[in-house]
Amino acid sequence: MPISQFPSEGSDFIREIIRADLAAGKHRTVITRFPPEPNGYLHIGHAKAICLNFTLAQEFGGRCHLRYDDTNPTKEEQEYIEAIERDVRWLGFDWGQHLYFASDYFEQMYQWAEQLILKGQAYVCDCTPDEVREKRGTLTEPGIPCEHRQRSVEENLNLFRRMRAGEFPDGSRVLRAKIDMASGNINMRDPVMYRILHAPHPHAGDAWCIYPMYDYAHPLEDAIEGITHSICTLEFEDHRPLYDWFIDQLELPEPHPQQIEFARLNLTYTVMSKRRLLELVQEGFVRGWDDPRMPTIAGLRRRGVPPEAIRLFAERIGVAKRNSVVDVQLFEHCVREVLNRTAPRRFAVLDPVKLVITNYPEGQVEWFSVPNNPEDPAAGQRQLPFTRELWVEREDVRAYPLPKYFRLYPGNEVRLRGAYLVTCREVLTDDTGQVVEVRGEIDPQSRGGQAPDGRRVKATLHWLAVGHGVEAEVRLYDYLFAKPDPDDVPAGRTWRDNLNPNSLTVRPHAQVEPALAQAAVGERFQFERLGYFAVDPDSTPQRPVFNRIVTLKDEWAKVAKTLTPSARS
RNA sequence: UGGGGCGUCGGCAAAUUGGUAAGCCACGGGACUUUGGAUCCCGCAUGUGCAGGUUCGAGUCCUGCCGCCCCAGCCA
Repeated sequence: MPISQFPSEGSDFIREIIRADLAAGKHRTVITRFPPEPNGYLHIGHAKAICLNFTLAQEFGGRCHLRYDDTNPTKEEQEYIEAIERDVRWLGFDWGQHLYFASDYFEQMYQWAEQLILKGQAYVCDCTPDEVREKRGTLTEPGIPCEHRQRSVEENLNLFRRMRAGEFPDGSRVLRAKIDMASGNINMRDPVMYRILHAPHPHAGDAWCIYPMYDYAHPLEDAIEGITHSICTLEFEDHRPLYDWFIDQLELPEPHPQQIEFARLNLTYTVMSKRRLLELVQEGFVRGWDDPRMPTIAGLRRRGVPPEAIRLFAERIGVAKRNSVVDVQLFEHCVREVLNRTAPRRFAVLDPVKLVITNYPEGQVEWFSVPNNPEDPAAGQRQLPFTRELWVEREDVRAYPLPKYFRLYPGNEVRLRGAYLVTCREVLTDDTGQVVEVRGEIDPQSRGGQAPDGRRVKATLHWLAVGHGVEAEVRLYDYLFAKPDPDDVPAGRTWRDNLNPNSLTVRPHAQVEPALAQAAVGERFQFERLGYFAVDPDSTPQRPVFNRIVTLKDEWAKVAKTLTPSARS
């Protein structure tokens, strides 16, 4: 098979290995797998692995299996099984008929274990967990064999069968591979293959009371399914000799699956470990697994992130063996890139302040045509009403100007997008200095937003006619953590001390275009000048609720940051 | 002081396997602009952890250091 039929770009060490294997005739096809344990929700780190495995299969004309690595019933639940399928499908991948459960292979694995016992390569050990640990040695000292190591084949077989029969309590015995107690690789010091667990299994029910360990089960699962390239994360590098050992000793058919390790994803301003995410959920730091601030697939989906953006991100970060931390801004960039060309534009005023056009007749309504997406003329236009009283953004008004501030302040002229040029005449404030109303005059000659004399204004504002909008709740999200590295804490403090107290800000009285009340859950829009937003499941036609997916890039925010804090207030 | 990995721009990450350091994000500057958005230009590693060596030529090869990550679950 000519390898030239396969894409040569997207070069990374895994694709290089695959191309070489194909060229050498080791494999005729490429079969990968995504093997989650159903003990938690998938997060964006898993998404990297999912994208890698599925796109590799696509690129090389093979296939990718979805397989639950469900070998530990004490931690796994049906809820997670369902969530995982939903998430992988939502990401845009299809495993076809190839949905598997490791637990469906338990009988075969058991038979192979007996075979290993028969060959004298596995034995039943009666040591307590503590004894096993003590005899395993340390990183620098070899382990020592226990007395069970030289049991006869007959006794091992008998004991192992009785383990399966349920004759022994949890923790009383294990089946171990007989390899090398003195190996420098601790994984090879007679690793446990089976433990006794009298626990019902979410998929296998109560068929078993002994369960295989990952190290024994995984290579067999891969071999059974004909996996060619078994891709996992770096921490399994030490386990590869074991992975190969089981397959070799069992003399499973060639070609054997090959384990390849890559670096897991880390992102700034967030945590990725299942343990920590579970903690955030269980202790109420977030509202659930699908809280829009969570890096879970469910959270990103609820937030409004399009699956294309996640796939694009996975492609942009690449694949390598070096531990790294990806700047979350790269992720945001991918989200914007997708949304900029796909999201319809709308006007929404998050923190409304009334602008009165003093030279515009009361009761008059004019309709202006505004483009739905300047990036996509085919998206068409929509009509927006204009009246004497308008809502504008509080951030767009100041009683006194600031350097480089181009918006509304007395004497300054700006454009009301798609409508008129307006000059600010007066900014009314209360005794706390809070702006309560703005007054201005339009240039009647600037209908549509352009002055006949060609003069320019430096700012264009979004607006909504008072009485023609719908009130909405808008939820603004910021990073979950206040520091790029949540573990960056003084001695005695923990990552939890770095949680960002301002990760959620609610705007309960935002004004939006009326049609937005009809938008479906999950629909995405760009609120002009503000960012991209999606309809939250909490939304009702009476009270629409929007999540901010990501802000637009904001030059003014950068400028404002350079001004003194007092000047910004 | 065991074993396994990894060190290329602020962050990711390439380099036809020895042929003279891509690209993306971020950042800075400019153009354009009815979103301070988008788009477009320009800049951004005399240098690849350090020190030697081989070579006409080294990020790629050799030697020696240094640093970081992972492993002592009957978790995956």
